Amino acid sequence: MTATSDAEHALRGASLRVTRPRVAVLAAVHEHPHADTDAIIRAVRSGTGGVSTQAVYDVLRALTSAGLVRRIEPAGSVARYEARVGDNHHHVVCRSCGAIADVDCAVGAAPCMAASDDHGFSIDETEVTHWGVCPDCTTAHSP
Amino acid sequence: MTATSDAEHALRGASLRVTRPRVAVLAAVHEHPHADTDAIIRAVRSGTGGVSTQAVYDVLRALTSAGLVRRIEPAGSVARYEARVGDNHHHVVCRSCGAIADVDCAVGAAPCMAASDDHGFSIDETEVTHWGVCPDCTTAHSP
DNA sequence: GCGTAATTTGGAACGATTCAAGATTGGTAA
DNA sequence: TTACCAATCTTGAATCGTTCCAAATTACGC
Repeated sequence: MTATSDAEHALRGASLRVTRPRVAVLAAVHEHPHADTDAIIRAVRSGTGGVSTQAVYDVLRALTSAGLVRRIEPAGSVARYEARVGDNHHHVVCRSCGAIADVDCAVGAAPCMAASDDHGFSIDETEVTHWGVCPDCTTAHSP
Repeated sequence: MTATSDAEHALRGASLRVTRPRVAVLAAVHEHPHADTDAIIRAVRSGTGGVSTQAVYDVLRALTSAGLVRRIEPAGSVARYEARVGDNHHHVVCRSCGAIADVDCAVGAAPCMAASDDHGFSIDETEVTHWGVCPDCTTAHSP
């Protein structure tokens, strides 16, 4: 599979050992954008068989700190992971069903980065989350 | 105290029953901006005596849905509450110590609200979180 | 091929939050 | 004012996602 060799290559590039769980988790994140940990665990298990829960948590943390995946955590939701890293995009979250969609930044490369008063903080990242209701839930609520 | 009567007035204005736990919690949120639930519980107990943990959780939820307080929840942190509602401001969060500071929006009234592609979502709120390191942690790390 | 060190495993622990049932209180109408 | 009803508080326990621990396994570099 291409996904597997891509994952393998990405792991090597990040100086991470190439193990079966890591390849499987990385491939699962690529295949299921915005999946939570439980969904990733299930996806990995259905694909390659026995992988422990802790292995997935640990791999996800390793991949996150290596910058291969990005951890997103909308308020009131569990942690989710996505494979789109490096580009500047944000998210829309459905208040009703929790669905997440990617939103490219409207302003350009570094949106809203300019805080009017940064209180002396050295800001290195700015996160934008749009809250609303997704099309499915909108039609479901007003038939 | 003025804080207490203010809280009482705010509760009545929101058609919420005025109870001792509610007044105490609302006053505590006003006195401690960005406090987490545990800090609020401790503040309330030191002030008015016995209030159950669940009462505080329930009151905070009631106040949040009534719009009297705003719940903020930076990724990797516990829920925090603030009393500044209605104005359009965002937050800077310290990656090191978790400190939170308010940031008025640089763009104006509705910043970054324009998503380039909203995927059909009806967006009603946009949340901006800046991540960085606060002055205290910066000096602590490079003396 | 071998050794070392990282990695995975399985179990258990943890903290924040929520659930359930009963007692109590606040608001309101008589 | 008094009594009523429903909302709210208390007590106690349970749930969920996540992390920690020690032991066994595995992969990588030489």
